[in-house]
Amino acid sequence: MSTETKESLNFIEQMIEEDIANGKNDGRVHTRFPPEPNGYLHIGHTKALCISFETAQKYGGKTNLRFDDTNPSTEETHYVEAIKKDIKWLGFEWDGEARFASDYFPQLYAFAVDLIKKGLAYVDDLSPEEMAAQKGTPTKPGVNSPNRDRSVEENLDLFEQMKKGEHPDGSMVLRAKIDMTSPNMLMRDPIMYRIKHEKHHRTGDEWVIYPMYDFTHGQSDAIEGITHSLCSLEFIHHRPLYDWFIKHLEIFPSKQTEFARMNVTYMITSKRKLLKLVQEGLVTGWDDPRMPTISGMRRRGYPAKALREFCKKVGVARRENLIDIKLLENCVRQELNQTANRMMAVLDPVKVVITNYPEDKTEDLILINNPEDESAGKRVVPFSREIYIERADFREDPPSPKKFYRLGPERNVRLKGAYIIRGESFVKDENGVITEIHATYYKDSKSGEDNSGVKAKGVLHWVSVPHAKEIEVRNYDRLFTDETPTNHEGKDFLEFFNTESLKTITGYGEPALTKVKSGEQFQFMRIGYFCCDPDSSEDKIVFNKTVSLRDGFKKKK
RNA sequence: UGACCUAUGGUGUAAUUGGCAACACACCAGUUUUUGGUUCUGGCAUUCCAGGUUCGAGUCCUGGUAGGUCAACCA
Repeated sequence: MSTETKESLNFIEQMIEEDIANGKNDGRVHTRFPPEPNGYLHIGHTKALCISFETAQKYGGKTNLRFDDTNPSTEETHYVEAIKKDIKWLGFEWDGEARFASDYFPQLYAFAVDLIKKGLAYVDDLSPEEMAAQKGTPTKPGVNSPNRDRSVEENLDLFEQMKKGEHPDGSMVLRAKIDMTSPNMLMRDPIMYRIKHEKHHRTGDEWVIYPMYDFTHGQSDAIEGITHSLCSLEFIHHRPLYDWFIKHLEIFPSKQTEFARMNVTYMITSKRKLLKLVQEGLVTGWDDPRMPTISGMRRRGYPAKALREFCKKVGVARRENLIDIKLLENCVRQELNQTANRMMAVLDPVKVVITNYPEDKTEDLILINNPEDESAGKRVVPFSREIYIERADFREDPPSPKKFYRLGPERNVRLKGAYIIRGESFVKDENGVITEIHATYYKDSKSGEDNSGVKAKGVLHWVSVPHAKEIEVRNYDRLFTDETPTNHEGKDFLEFFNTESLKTITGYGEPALTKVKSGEQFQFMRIGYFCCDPDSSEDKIVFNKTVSLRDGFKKKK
């Protein structure tokens, strides 16, 4: 008898298993991911990506990548490339070639003609203002357009004229004839096609009329044989319309299911607002390591695996949610703890002179690269008479001496992988700032061959002064000072922009840090995880702080 | 003054579909450790409210309450 706990299914998986059990679509599962190429993918898309790709994968199905490119005003090809790159980086493979809704423009046009012929669509040349006025409000029904009962012939003719470019932008639209009194605003004769004399990123000048989202999405799903069209909750009101078009066009009945989008503290997921950060120069670009975009998180050093694990832990449901960013950071640490090699770097240095260590001596010490992964091997780290340690690792007069394990006068401390040293004295400048610490070492306390009998509670990281390499370190903090910067009525989210979100400093690293490639990740011992930035050059290696280590000392303070 | 969606610890998801409210994160207290990291242990809930059905309700019924979404020729 096995007592293994049964994995619980989320509501989408439950639905799919039911569909499969009922033999629906011959048990086929085919999902799709439909980004609009008008911006970069962000943390919210990561969840959508995981749901669509992983759910299909779980049931032996496929996932299409389809760009929803029906609005030439905002869409650009370079976004297409960035989106593809992000999806691949996350580790997802779409079925066949990437598809485009614009590939279906001819078919969509034919669908529209079909509906006109069925008396279910009409051309309306009311002004946008008049149309809005007639639409009513959520609590007040709309009224019919005077053009609602044009003859099929006239509609066919006018629609053809629209297509041929005989009418200016905004002068007329094609609408579905549904119900102006519906409590669902989207069913009040929604617009199917509008005129836009604009160049499309793929079809160029071929079209001057473009279908709206609602007249594109469901049909595209149907054309591709998508069985389960998974989207976020805000499309829930679109579902009746999605079904209406499929029903009246008599095409493959794809089924839309909605889930709650993910919100993460201190992050925003509005493409428009992210674009604003980029345009106003508050960040260096869509891939600024502070951005909640996939490209930003990649550059920051968040592993793809950690992002997927995060989504898994977040789960899927239909209620509003706000995930603590600490969960994401936990996933990142957990992954990096296993994979990132350890290095020593001192980011706020103060010099220590070991007065009883020979002046011209250098020792090559051997340190383990990753205690969590033996196969990561070892490396050589030079040790000498003068070293850097962190300023915070020395206290002239610790406030609570019993809880302070670090260096101070008459205090012993272990230098990681090297010797135990004892603080003796220190030098201050005219401002009272410590400029140099003097210490002595215990000769027979060398790491691995310690028979000194000396005890040291604390262990410090260090870098040998003559061997130290300068590195640029970009320390990042949250992009906003508020958990939900977009949730304050009457306040612009930019009021919560954290002007201290980037602090660039110069630190010293051990020599091995100079042979590092862009994208490589390390744990700087006792500090955090860092990722080599593409801005690095031969004479200046740049590191992005991915996330700090958990700090038990800080907490107790 | 409408329609639709949702309500389970601080946060997010579970609960074999009516049978002892579980897991993760966070937080707190310890343990281990040549990283104050990692590991390990323990602590942390009147399931929105009020009635009802039942031997038994987070789950079913009735009535409330609260939050979210919808009025772009955006997706």
